[in-house]
Amino acid sequence: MFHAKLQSMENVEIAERLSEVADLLEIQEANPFRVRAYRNAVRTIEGLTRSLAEMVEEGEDLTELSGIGEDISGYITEMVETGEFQLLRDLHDEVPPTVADLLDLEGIGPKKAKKLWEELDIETVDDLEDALDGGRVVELEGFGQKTAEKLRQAIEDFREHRERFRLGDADRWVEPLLEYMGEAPGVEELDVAGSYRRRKETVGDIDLLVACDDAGPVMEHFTSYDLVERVIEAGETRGSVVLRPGLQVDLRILPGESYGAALQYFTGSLEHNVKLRKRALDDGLRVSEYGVFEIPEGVDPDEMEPGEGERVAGETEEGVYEALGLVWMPPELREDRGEIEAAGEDELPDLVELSDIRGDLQMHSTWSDGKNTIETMARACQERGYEYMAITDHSRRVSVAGGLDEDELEEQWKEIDGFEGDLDIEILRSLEVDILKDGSLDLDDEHLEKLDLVLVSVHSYMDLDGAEQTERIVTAVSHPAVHVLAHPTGRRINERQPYDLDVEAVLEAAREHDVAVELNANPERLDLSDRHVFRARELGVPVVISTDAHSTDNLRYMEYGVAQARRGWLEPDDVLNTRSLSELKKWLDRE
DNA sequence: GCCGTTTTCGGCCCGACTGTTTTCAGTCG
Repeated sequence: MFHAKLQSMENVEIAERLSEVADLLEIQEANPFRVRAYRNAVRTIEGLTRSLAEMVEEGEDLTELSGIGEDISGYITEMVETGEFQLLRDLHDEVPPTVADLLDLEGIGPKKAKKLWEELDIETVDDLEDALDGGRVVELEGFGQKTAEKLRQAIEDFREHRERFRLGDADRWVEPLLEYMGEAPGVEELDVAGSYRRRKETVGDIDLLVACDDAGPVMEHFTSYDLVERVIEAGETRGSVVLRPGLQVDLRILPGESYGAALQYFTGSLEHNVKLRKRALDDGLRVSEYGVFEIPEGVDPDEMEPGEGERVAGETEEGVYEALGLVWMPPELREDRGEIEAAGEDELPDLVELSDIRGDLQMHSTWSDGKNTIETMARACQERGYEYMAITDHSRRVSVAGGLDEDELEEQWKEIDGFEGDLDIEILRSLEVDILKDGSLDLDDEHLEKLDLVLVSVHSYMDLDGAEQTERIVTAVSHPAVHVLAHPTGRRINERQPYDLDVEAVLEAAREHDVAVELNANPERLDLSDRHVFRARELGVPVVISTDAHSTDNLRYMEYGVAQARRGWLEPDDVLNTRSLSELKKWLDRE
């Protein structure tokens, strides 16, 4: 059984406080490596699938987590046990906490924030706006008219658009942009790098790379794109614009001989690159976006000019990794989650691909809230080359979506019987059965037994406290008829937080009861997250990648689900719907 | 502040652009 936990403090709160320490220390001009140490710890915590509070309660040694040493381990324990964080309190006595908010403005770093605060008594974004209106900012040393104008824009952006773009939304702007940039004069290579290439669930901006000999006309072409709202900067090799929906695009133009190194560098992640470069330095190599260079004997790498030293790689990404003694790795893995070590041992996972997917196991029809009939959905699935599919309309309780009761479900089966013979795809009788408040299911046992596939999920009482919500879902997963837990955390990216839920306990329960967890491929959900998918794989819990399509068009979401699965290191065998129909049926029958 | 089969001390990734600095600091990615 799982333990109801006394979670005095969530990981996210601990991470936020440590992050605030980093900001405040930076404003105080503390040792930059000390600042980075706090940020590294924050990153580690954000990636955890387990609760720190629980780890503290169970007496685990937090210093075994990377980036967390004696000091920060002590601070975490202090926060968990007392709810207090004395270091942060002390810092607040020295720097008002709101001064750190200024760092969120584009163009304001720690030095400028400090100066604004110390010399003009500016503590908040509102203060800064007043000071700009009063003409006081331009009089500061290091600030001028241009800076003042940029700060006004930064304040506007800060208030208007603070969120990252969901990958699916970014795609709508990136695809036409790529088409347009492909028409620029002399373009030899063109790619999007950055988190977009890593297929991260959200992207902050778009990093565009171009290889060509003459940069000028390409930059000109870029800044004259129809959808550009404003140009932030346009240098010889680097430019930045904001597109009308508020999406920033950075363009980098390079010669072909450096293109692979640039693609590697700008794909990131930052953490991946830091580790890679450190590893290179140990081997006497220096990596930059221009290539991999040998550091000459007796030369201090810090004294080297950009591009100095003998170039040993740079034209291709494969070559860059090879020069560092590594095999090329898929962008989705480049998060410094062990991929560099795995590449060094040639033990990278053989990641699942879209072409491995043999069926889609969650979709809706006009029987509940879908836009298309079952037959239309089935034909669309068949066109995608699937062997099987599941029709998973809502159950009765989800009345706003027109959920089905037992009688309607039987009617639905008759409809499927009517045309199934004309199609070359297996239609699994299924239902997205609502999990009721107490963890029981919204369909009687007789009908649950008759279903080929039982999907369960939460659509109500999303704000239960963690212990109750966890127990509810664990109860549902424990029902012997259940096969798949759908959209397990209920989050909607940029819109709704996940339920307060002990995901680890749910995954453990899924393993115990031979239940698979869904990776909902809808780009607004992508639920589970890459971290939790990774954890499911570690625990040996099968993952189902499903689109939750409400129309034939939504079936294309499978691509996003597969990308997220790859970010979670899934191989084809980890994914239930890569199996053949007969293998899938065996699993469903628990043979 | 963290970390270590080259180190328990001395490192910690690297380069472009902008503005106001007359030689480079600050910010960003």
